[in-house]
Amino acid sequence: MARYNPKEAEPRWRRAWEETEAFKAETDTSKPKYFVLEMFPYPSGRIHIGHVRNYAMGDVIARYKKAQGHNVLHPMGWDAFGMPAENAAMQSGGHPRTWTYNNIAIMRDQLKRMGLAIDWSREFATSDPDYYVHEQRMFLDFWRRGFVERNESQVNWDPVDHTVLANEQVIDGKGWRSGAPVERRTLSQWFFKITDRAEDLLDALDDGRLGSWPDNVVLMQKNWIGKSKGLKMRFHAAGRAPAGFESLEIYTTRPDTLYGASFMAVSPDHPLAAHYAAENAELRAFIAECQKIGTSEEAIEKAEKKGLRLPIEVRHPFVEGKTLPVFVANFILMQYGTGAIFGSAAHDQRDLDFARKYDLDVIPVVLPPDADPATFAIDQEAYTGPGTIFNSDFLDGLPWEEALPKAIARIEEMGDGEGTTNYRLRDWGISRQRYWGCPIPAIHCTNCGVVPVPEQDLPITLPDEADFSAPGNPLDRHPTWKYVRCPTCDDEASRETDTFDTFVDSSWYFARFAAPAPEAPTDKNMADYWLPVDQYIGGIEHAILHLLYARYFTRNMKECGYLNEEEPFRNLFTQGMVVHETYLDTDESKHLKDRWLFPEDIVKKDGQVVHAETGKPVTVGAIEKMSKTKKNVVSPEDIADTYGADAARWFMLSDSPPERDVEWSEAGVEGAWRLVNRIWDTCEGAKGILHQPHLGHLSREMDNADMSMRRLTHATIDHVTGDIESFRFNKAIARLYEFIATARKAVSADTISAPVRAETLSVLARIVSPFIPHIAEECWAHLGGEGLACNAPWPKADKALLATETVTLPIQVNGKRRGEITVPADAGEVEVRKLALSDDAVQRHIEGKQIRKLIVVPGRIINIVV
RNA sequence: GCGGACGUGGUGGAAUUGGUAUACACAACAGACUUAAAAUCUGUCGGCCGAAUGGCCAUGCGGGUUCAAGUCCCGCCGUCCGCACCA
Repeated sequence: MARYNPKEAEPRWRRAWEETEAFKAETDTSKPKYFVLEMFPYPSGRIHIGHVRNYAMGDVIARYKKAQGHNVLHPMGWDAFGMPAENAAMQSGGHPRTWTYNNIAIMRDQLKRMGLAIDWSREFATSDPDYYVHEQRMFLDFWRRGFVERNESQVNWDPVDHTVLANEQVIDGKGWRSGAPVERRTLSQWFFKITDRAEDLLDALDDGRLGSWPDNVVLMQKNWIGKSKGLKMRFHAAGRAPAGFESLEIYTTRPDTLYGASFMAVSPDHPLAAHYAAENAELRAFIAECQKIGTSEEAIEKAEKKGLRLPIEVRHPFVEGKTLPVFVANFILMQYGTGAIFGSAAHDQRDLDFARKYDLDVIPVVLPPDADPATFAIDQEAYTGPGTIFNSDFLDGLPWEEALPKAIARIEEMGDGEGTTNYRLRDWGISRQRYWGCPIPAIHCTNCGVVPVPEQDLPITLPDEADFSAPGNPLDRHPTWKYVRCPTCDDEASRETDTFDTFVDSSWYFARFAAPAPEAPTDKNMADYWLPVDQYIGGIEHAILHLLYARYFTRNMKECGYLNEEEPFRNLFTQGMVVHETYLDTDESKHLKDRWLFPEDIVKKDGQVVHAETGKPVTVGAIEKMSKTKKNVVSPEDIADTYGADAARWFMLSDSPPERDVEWSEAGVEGAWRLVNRIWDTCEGAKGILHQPHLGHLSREMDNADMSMRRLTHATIDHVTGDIESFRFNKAIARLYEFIATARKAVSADTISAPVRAETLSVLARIVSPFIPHIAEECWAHLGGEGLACNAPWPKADKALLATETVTLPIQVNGKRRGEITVPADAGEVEVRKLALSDDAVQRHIEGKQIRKLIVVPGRIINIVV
């Protein structure tokens, strides 16, 4: 038998697809459309196994939908702006553009070798001026319509490198390059007013505007938007207060616990803190310490809770004569609410920790159900559950949910506050102080303020010459680029040197794929046909930010008339990540970023992990998602070179459920390779079988071997179709293994008739095609199938062959399996009972005992309780 | 710290969604073919007891609900993702 040679066959079929433009998407309204999109990759350098998993999944869907008769759009492009290009330029002296486009060339080639059913004619990179000119145009549109504003926000500042750091670049409060403790700086930046759409973004998660989205993603988005109903209220200063601070506004979601208030706390960034800091060195030092934590919410919340008391007290709103101390506390976020809270120590864990530390009162006011008010006490654990209010005067005895509106109403009557709706979601800061991004089309003029770049001057492109030798923004220090005339008054002015957050680029790429137009972001008619994306596929790590931003941006685009859709992604599938051990050089004098090692740099022997070249021991780090930064990447090329793209694809999709993370291991790839060969082996002897008119002779009265083969064939079609529809590729593959094993035996032993053989093999070639398209083409052509396998229709299951005549029921005695009976599928319960009780094994276990209960679950199980 | 998930043989995992736990695959072992190896094929394969029909135990740990729990509930432990300037 001639062995299948993927090295020769795979490129041949890829050429055939390319020459016939098999995957080119034409806008054809007579056919149902299907838009499959995987999140496009960042061109980090090389494709890794995680990418293959992602794109193989989308490819199965794309090919399957095409076989089902859909007009499929399956495009590919590059999320090409971003920091790594600039870091690479700084490190090795090249230009970010060169680095990026070289990477794209390599990765495009790697992806093409995987045999993906992609319409490459629609490819673009977000760093192409042809793409980002439209982004700049839309930004001007959004600005005009009031979706954009300038505001202050805080950034991590590296005082040595004089540069803004990403949260990722702040390690233990220090800059990753300089090692200097970071500081917070306040900059004036651009924002998209996403909070204006918070309500709609939230509502759409529930009202059917989304199709099928994973529950956990919907929940994460809801929590992220964080709608809360609460009370914004003012506490009045007790005694003299500095001018402007006679009252302090706080936000709370728990006004029902107002009687439990024992202190008030403001953020270190609160104006009140700043006021006292001017004359208090200790406070200045405390605020400086807080600011060294960095800007990430994670770092702030993980830090030990600390505070400093201010020389001011406030009056309790309800309790005459009671005053509360006011603290500056490091866990209060300025961005949330009003940057100030009242501490309800008994019913909030953070407040309790703080109160215990500074010896403040802990007054329980919510009594858990069944607790005794006389003895109920709080020790180290706050009570945050439901209950009845006590110790609270006019609220006493009310369930807490009734106390909430009552407390709010009282404060409103007193004129000290009002019930409000608050969102955790903050406006989207889109300014980045970097070169390798889309320039923000704005001009700063001393006379006219900030003015938009006139539309005819777009695109604002990046200057080719720039200095990447030092940290900081090369656009800002560029000798000429930013100096321009003001478009309004023609006086000397300067360009905005911030570029867009790369999330802006990825917030509308799907629309550009669907409906590219030369002079506008989209061609409206094409967009109407192709959008929304029918199936979006990507990593769970994007569950919140990217997806939320894209949903927001799409709403803006709709309002500007570029689209008719507000929800870009109809159905979403979030696949698990491919994770791998990380390896670190043990030399701790190096910066962390320079210590990561590639898996191929290390060897494992005798339970020791050492460097492949130097033999020095290596520290094994956490198992994390594959990323260029931590170098824990594995390239698919070795597998593809050895076994072919089909085996690599099959292997990536087999075994693990798509939504679950997988720890990368090559063990098992040979099984995929063996399978590819078995398929060829099964088809090889049947050359041209589909040319012969056998198929007409299939009938339902055939001998047993024929019938059981046909039953399996049609059951396989049925299952695999369902498994693909519901993203259970691993299960589809398990089914296919069984089908192929049986088909192969039947064909080689010649136990089935020619028409059944033809049917079996015809189904085989077509049903494996979405998974392993090259060998499918090879077999299809060999069998004499018409045209290309990728254009062949998906097989249909004959329902009549799916029904079974008998069913085997397990029999349990007291919940333990003791026997089984085989009965006709339509057997009645009485008959089943009789048969079950007369079974020998069952008899042994019920002998001499009284039957208390007999449960028959039709078609499932029988349980006898004795 | 907060939010979201996950945990089943030596390994990846399946279990019709409360109804036969371990399908399918990998690895391992044994055998066939071969001068030999590779490749291929066949068989065994959760643990313990037993010659065997069989029995007991086992789905991270501890409880609970149920005729019946991997699946539902409560409490732990561990791992992963996100936390707004990584993409």
